[in-house]
Amino acid sequence: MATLGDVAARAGVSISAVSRVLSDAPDSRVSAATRERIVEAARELNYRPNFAGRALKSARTQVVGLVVPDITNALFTELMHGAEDEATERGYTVLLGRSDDVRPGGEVIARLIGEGRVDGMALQVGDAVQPAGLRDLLTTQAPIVLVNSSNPGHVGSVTLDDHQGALIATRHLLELGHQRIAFANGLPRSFTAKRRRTGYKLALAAAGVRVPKAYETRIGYTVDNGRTALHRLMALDPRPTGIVVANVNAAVGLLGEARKAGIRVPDDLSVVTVHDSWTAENTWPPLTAVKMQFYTVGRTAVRSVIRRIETGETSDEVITDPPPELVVRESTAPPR
Amino acid sequence: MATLGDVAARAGVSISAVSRVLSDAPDSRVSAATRERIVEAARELNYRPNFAGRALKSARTQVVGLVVPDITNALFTELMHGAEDEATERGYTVLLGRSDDVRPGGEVIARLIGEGRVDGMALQVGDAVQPAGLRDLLTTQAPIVLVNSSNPGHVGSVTLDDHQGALIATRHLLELGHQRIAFANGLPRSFTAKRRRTGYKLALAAAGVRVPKAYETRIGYTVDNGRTALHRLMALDPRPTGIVVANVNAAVGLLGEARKAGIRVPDDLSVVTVHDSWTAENTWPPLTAVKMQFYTVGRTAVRSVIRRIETGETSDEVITDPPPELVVRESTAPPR
DNA sequence: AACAACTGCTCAAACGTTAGAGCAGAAACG
DNA sequence: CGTTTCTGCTCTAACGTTTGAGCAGTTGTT
Repeated sequence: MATLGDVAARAGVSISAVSRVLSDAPDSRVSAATRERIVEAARELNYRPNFAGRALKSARTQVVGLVVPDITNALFTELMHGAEDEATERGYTVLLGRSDDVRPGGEVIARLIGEGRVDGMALQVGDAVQPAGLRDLLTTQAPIVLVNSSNPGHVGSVTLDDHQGALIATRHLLELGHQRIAFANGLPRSFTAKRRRTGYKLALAAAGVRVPKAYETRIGYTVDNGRTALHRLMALDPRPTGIVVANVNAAVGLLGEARKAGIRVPDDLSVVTVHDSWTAENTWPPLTAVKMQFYTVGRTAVRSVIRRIETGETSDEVITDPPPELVVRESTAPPR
Repeated sequence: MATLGDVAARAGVSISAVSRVLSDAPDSRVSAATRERIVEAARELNYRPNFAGRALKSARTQVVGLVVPDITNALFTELMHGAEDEATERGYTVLLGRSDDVRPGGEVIARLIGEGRVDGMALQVGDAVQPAGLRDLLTTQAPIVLVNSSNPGHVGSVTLDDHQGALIATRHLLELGHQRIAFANGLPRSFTAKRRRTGYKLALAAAGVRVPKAYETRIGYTVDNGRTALHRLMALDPRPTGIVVANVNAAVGLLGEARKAGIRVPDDLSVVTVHDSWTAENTWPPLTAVKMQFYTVGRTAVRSVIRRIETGETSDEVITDPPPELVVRESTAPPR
């Protein structure tokens, strides 16, 4: 690996001159001829600035951490794409972390920030993480932006318009003529679940539709949670004719289980999910979904982290543009 | 952020003493009392070694890069999990890179290695990447291990037992009584496609079954490729009664398209896929699959990279333990 | 008693980079 | 012509860490 010193020797100038030219400092004051020699030498030696040297000197790594609960999840991969694109455009790199069950977030984050591996972080906590464990993390002055959740003593966040998403999904079923509309929701303490809940309720209220309390389950967002929800809801009397599922993974599970139970979708039961992903297209029947803009969340979160790093500004943003978008496929139909 | 100097000042000793104690150097020669003071001071100040300082001095980052073509792919996320687990156990961190269509691998890798951001890399190239573009990368002495492919002037690789996987899948259909067994394969130049192909052919040959040449398509591994394959194969006369799909994503697409075309699986057509993932469980019908051990590939790749970094040894490994494993679900049945 | 060997530390240099200060020589100005 | 200003560089310190060398003081050996 060639260093600045190697380039300097080859071009017959000092290290500082090379540094100034190659990092194009604003007031480099170097003659065109010398500049030319330096650039040429650097090219010949295939010089690349050493990351550690630069980071040590400047106390900046140009890296932002992205910590998500589960990289397997199709939704988070969309988010990651957005984060990567934004970071790349701004000359940053994304370092991906996991905050799964084993290491509930805290340690990873403290390490990444504490060791100076990243300048800041975008952090999506899993639903299983107690906010209490985060309190001390977030009160440090580190540039951390919360994704899809927020915190009382807020530190900056980027969230989706969950309310609107659930509302659109519910309204879709209402417009098809459904009245007995159930809601397979996430865990009660989940930030997004709370917001989707209000959307669902508001849509029903606006239409003057009342449903039994048991029409809402609050089990969780996983495939298995969806399976469980199907059984609970279908055991009710009267049965719902339509279900709004708060998460696409749960919807996939719910749909599979309906199939197994001999419940025909959409003939016997309409299913609409909040979230869209390629997995929703490939179920049978393909899932009607409300596309939430996870890609944009990723972009916005990284932009927000970088702004925080570079200017110190914090903000709480809700992605409303582009808005949640209903994608009608084949899992919904008028009730019979 | 507390530095060694801060800890030293608080404990009333020199920086070197602190460094030796905290990085527990083998021959630190520090009294128990001093050691105690140092550890205590470090704890109080919440000291964490600065990444850049350490990396600069030691010319080691303890980071391995993992570059995969597409982080959205459920298979690669499994691989990533394995890579992460292995890295964590050995005190390394994984830096995830993308080698998608836009930036065909070369630049990313050259940067990560050239700037000293990583000590080595595990690299899975997409099927669309020409091996020629990699030649110069791999001839550098950098510790790069190829994943699911290998290279003539080999630099170290970790691959799955693709041959065996395809063989098991094909044999499953044979054992159910199928004779007209088609194969929806990846692109001709794909390393894995070539190997899966031999497995398929060998299984047929061993059973004394001959099929038309057109029974193999070589379109690719994506969902859409799978859809196309379904149409091509079903246009043949006689129609195949069973299809081995070389990739789970393609299988998902193929299955969906069959559905759309009114072809009943497994009544009219059996489908078995090489690869298993959670997406295969949640199709309808659930896909019979040969589970390939992607998790193990990830682990092994990282272990191999680290070995290369630390001892210089290179190796070409094929994962045979655990072996590919047939998971029978509901997309296969005897022919009618 | 003289010296070696060990113990328990400290000093200082180095990794590659950036950036303020400095310094010759040339050009501009009075 | 003497002074100032500008140009085009170089010198040097610093970021936080590791590590070989060094150095008092103590213990052990002859």
